[in-house]
Amino acid sequence: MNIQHQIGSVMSQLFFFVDLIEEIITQEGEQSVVTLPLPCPPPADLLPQTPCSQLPRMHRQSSSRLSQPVLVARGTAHPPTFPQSLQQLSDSKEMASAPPSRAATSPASSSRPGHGLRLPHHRGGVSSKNRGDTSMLERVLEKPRLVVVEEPKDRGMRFRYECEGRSAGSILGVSSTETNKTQPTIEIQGPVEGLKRVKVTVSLVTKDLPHRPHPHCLVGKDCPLGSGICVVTINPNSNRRHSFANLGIQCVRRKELDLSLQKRRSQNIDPFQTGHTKGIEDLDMNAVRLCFQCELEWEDSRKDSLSPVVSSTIYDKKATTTSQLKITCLNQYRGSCIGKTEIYMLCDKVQKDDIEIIFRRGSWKANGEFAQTDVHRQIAIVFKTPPYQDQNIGEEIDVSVSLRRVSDQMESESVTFTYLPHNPDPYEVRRKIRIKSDIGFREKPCLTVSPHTAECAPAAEQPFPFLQPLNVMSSDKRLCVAQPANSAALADTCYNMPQDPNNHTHDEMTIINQLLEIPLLDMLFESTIDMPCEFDEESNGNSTLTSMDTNFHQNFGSCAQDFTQYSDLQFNMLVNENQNLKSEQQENLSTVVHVKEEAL
DNA sequence: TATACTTAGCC
DNA sequence: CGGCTAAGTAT
Repeated sequence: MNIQHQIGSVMSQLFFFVDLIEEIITQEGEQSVVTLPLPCPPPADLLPQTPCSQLPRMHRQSSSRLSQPVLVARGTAHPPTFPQSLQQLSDSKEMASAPPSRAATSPASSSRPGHGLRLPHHRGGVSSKNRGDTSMLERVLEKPRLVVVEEPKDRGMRFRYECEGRSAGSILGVSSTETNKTQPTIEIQGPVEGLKRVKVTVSLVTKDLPHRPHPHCLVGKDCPLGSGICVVTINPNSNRRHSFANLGIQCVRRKELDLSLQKRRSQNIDPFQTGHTKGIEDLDMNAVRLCFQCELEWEDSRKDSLSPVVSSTIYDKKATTTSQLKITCLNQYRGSCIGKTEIYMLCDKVQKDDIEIIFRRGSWKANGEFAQTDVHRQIAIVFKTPPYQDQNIGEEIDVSVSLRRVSDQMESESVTFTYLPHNPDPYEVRRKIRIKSDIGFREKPCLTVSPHTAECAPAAEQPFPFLQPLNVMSSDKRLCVAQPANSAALADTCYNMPQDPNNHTHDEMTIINQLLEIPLLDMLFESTIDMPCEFDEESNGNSTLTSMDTNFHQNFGSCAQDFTQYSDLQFNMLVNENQNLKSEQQENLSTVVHVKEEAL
């Protein structure tokens, strides 16, 4: 941080307060001339290079009550005889000593001549309120102003390297749409009679104050080759506006950064007189602003220039640090109001140390839970849902989920996530188990199920419920599988998988439900147990599998037809669900897996 | 030295 | 444009 920078920032704050005081005094109808000493003689605006001339004028202007960013012309401090000559403007001594000829009607315009802030005498006749309005009006009207009427789109395009050739694209206007393209546009406002032409020089400056020249280049129609700046001349009497079509941003490589800045200096482009600043390490290469410098040329060949005006910030679309955030999809959009549902989110590139996932509804807000290590290669985040504020919701609640970059609070568009009421038996497994135990499944082994399949309907409404671990009906799991007397036992094992049951999709659950109903599975498990376990994991499975294959047909031949009703997926899933079972069961099951793979 | 991320540039 | 990536840089 160089000292000039600091002085500049202090001074701008001082100016702000001076403005504030001025306004207060004006409004209270202060009756005497007030002279506030300034810590540093304010420069004649056109006398360059004194520390004070580096004051960011933007700050002063921000105290104006105008909604548009209006830059007051340098030389505002002069009596508003118009147009003024350059010489007149630059004659600071004259300015300082000249009595404010129109002070009574133009207090603000003469409020900062010389070394003190002079507020004019005010005597009755004009109410303080009116006077304030007049002052503002005159402050605004006395000179032409350059105003950005269409700001550039902040993330419209990516900066292109010179080596990428071609046009480097063209900056669009912020209100540009697919069908109605706009460009950044400026307008010369205020009195223009007697103005011959206006030369506007556009260059790139840094995003932050003080706006230093930026090494990146402007390229396009009105940018002389290799200049990196854009120059247009307009006649405000015929057209006050100018749109910059075909204005692209060409980025320079880091190594050529110094060279580029040097070039800019040789072009005399340093709109805010920031001088030769060496420390460029902190330069943000992903963000620039357009800076418009305006030179007025009057009919009588006198020249005059306005304070530079900067646009809003343009960010490089490609840069991860500034790019638009986007959620591509989640693997599931529903989960328990208890929270802790594991979600996989795919998104555009993020920085793992600068990103959060926000759940919102009304005034409620909570963050998705994840560690930096849960951000996968910048484009996916595995996180857990936060618990909803109300754990006892009676119905589904939609909340919005969005990505937010911590550093600049930029947010993605949101997606909707639905919190589901806490339901300990969402698939009515327990109920089924109860019913089936009552009926006595084995008595009607071929009774299928259509009515029960229909019972899956509630599940359809809750495709991603949270399953609380069911009470293990039999503490001996082996018993459950070894003696799957009915599908209820199987159901039990399914629902006690160590993996997060939320990962079941609706389809999977439907299938499980269906499988629960078919007698085939009972047979399968019974047969499996009888089967000699010839499969050896160490050995090449092929030969054993062949025998298993045979075995399979022997054991299941009669059922083969029924079996084919169930797809690989369905079967596979069923088997996989049971793979977590231990010891010989597991071996048996893995055998079955291979049998299935070979046989089906 | 491995991994994560950025830069510069290619297609 | 925008996806992709080798090379470079940072951690």
